[in-house]
Amino acid sequence: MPRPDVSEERKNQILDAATNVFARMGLNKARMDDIVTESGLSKGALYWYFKSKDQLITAIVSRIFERELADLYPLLETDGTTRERLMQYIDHIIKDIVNMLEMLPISFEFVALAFRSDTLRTSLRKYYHKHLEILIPILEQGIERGEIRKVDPTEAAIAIGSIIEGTILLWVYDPETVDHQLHIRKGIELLLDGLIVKV
Amino acid sequence: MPRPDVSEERKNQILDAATNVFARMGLNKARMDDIVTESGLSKGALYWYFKSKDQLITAIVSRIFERELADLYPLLETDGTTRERLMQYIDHIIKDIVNMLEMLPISFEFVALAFRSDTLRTSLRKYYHKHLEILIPILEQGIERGEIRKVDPTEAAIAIGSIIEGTILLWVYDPETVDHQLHIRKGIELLLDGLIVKV
DNA sequence: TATAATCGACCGACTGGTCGGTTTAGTATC
DNA sequence: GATACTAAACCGACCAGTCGGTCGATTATA
Repeated sequence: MPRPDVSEERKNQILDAATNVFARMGLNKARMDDIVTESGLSKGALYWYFKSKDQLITAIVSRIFERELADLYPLLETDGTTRERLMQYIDHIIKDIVNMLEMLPISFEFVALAFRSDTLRTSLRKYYHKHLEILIPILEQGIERGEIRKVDPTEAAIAIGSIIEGTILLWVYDPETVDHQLHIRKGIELLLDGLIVKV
Repeated sequence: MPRPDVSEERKNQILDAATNVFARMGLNKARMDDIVTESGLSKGALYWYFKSKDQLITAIVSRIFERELADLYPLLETDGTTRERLMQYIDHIIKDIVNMLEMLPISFEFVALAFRSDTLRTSLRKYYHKHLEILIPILEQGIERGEIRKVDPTEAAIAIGSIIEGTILLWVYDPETVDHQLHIRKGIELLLDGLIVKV
């Protein structure tokens, strides 16, 4: 009987440790030795599974996106009014954000890295497109049903996405004034209802 | 007779060089010697004016914000309808963004750094508040005039800000699908008009 | 069935290059 | 003679990655 394959378990053990260390110290200040310590393994084991710090970072990003995307699909099959469906989407996203708050510092490092790494940029784009693939059909259905004005669904989806991402950014700027949960929701509601008075 | 004071000029010369190098290589990969070369000065001169790499980074951020904030005030005194005033604001912001596109990679590094630096976080917050100080009065006036629905002006201002910042983020994710100029404008228009059909 | 050979997984001391920052010695300008 | 530098050598902490080696389990051999 062959030895049980622990490689997946080990990889995750290392990625968990690396994620914690990176989140705590930042991508650059984090030392491979810190990750070694945190993982409870040895430097040899770390380099057995990941051949460089860069590769470790890439693997972390991939794992995050895989996880996020996995439980995004149910959102395609929600029901209710368009407003309700959009709000279910928002609730889901907010839950994700809250779960990943401690990763926020490194996620901006990832964005910065994306400028210089094709691999990373591709991951980001894929992630972003999956969101569009959820939002656009909801909006299209809303337009068909006459619940939503005849706007360009892609433009509207980008507007929704930008409110989510932008609110988080503003929250980083000033967590005292901005509450990510509240202001994402409020922002979307304002977008739905509009600011201008209708006569 | 004292020698003419060139220290402001020199500082700017160094900051210009540093900004270019940082934007090109990223904050961490950029070497002090690269900045020395780019500036056309010597290492001695660099360290004469800035005593560390960190201080150089801080100085760059401060200079960016000072410049941005300086020509923001005219926006307090625009006129026209609320929609027009908001669109003048947007035009101004878009102009700033286009001017600073090459800085975008490092600005995300700055945001990431802000999580670990009080100085930086304070700068960001100050910058963000200056924008609120422009937007909120415009919105309040709009509400008074009856052009804008009776919404919370702060919440609306955050929504506007989030569309701007968020669209830029999405543009980083996928520059092929997202056009920062177009989609910021479209996003704001959608926010003004609303998505939901009014009866 | 004892034993030798093999192998995948793992260990951790060590290395070699890198890079912020310093120092030194000298120069031009006021 | 003080200020504002230049040029270049230098220091030394730091750290990603390496490498020789170990160990327990499996497999081949006698």
